[in-house]
Amino acid sequence: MAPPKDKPGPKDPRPCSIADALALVGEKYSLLVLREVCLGNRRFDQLVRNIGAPRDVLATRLRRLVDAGILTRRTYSEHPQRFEYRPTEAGLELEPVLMTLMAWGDRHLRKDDDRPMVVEHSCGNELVPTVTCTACGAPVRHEDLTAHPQAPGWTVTGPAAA
Amino acid sequence: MAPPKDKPGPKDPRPCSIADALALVGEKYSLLVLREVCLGNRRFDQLVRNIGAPRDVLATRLRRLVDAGILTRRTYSEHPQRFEYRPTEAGLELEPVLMTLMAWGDRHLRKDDDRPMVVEHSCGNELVPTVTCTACGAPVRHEDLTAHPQAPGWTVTGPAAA
DNA sequence: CGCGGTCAGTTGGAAAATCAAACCCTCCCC
DNA sequence: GGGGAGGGTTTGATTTTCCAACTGACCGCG
Repeated sequence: MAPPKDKPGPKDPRPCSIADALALVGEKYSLLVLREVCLGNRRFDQLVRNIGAPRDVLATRLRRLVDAGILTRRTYSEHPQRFEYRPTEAGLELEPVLMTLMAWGDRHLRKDDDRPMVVEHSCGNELVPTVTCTACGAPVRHEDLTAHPQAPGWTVTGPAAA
Repeated sequence: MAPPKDKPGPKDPRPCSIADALALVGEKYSLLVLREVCLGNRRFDQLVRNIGAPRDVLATRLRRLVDAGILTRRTYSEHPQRFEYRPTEAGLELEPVLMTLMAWGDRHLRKDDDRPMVVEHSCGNELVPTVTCTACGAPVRHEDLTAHPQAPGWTVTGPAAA
């Protein structure tokens, strides 16, 4: 019974895959969980220590990430029951997000060279990730982008843009 | 007076630029704010509507992002005082994170072709972002990465890795 | 002039999430 | 049988979030 509106009202935020993705992995600690499992740390106590999250919150996040298909929970020992968490394919495909965030942090949050972690690429060099356009290979710069919302009523530069 | 430890304890999470970056932009709505200002929507009410955030929370986030140097707050009208928010250089450099997240969401959260937003690159094609190694140009795949923590006591695959 | 609307927030109070510490249970090792 | 490790859950206090209402400066309309 939702009457179609011209202008989206207060209760219908912009439909958007960024928002949808963040609904899954945007809660506190979720991306840090992913960082750890991508680093190969798969166990609950390890995660608690390395992330610094409260145990109960971490347990909640892990359930959510498993439900979302980003992590798997595998038994690595019955008697006593013990589990490990690993990234799924979908989880691994979030690693670029982590690398991009890390690069940003390295660049803007520490001018000097105290990078707390260096990632090596198989080509032999330190990984400095760039986001590029798959079609033309050029690095993605803001000025080169034009957004086209697919749903009606949504603008990208309000009618009152300066 | 922090005694140096071999194994990091419960109260010293892994030092990491991912965590540092998320401390700034990882709170709920922060990246959506950035999405909107990158789209050219600069005003408070516009942000409230398009993001769907409570006004008070949004006000808090905006202050934080401005303090962090990710957004600027510019007066666009005295009498009545009115402000607009724009991304700084640092803010714009987070756009690749957004694009990467969006691509992931498009791929994993909607198998069919109902992408809610399409971004066009200046090369004329739809933007499909890839994260590549700046040195060799190859797309970043998990298997090609090796992490080297720079602080002592931190491992990347716990001693009990399977 | 008075009425309604836009804009950029602030305020107040209830509901939900976070946090830290303690607890539980099952094993293993000595 | 005492002390770990491991993987959580429980409890209760503290923070955040959320929502609706309110403010205060203006504008346009009749």
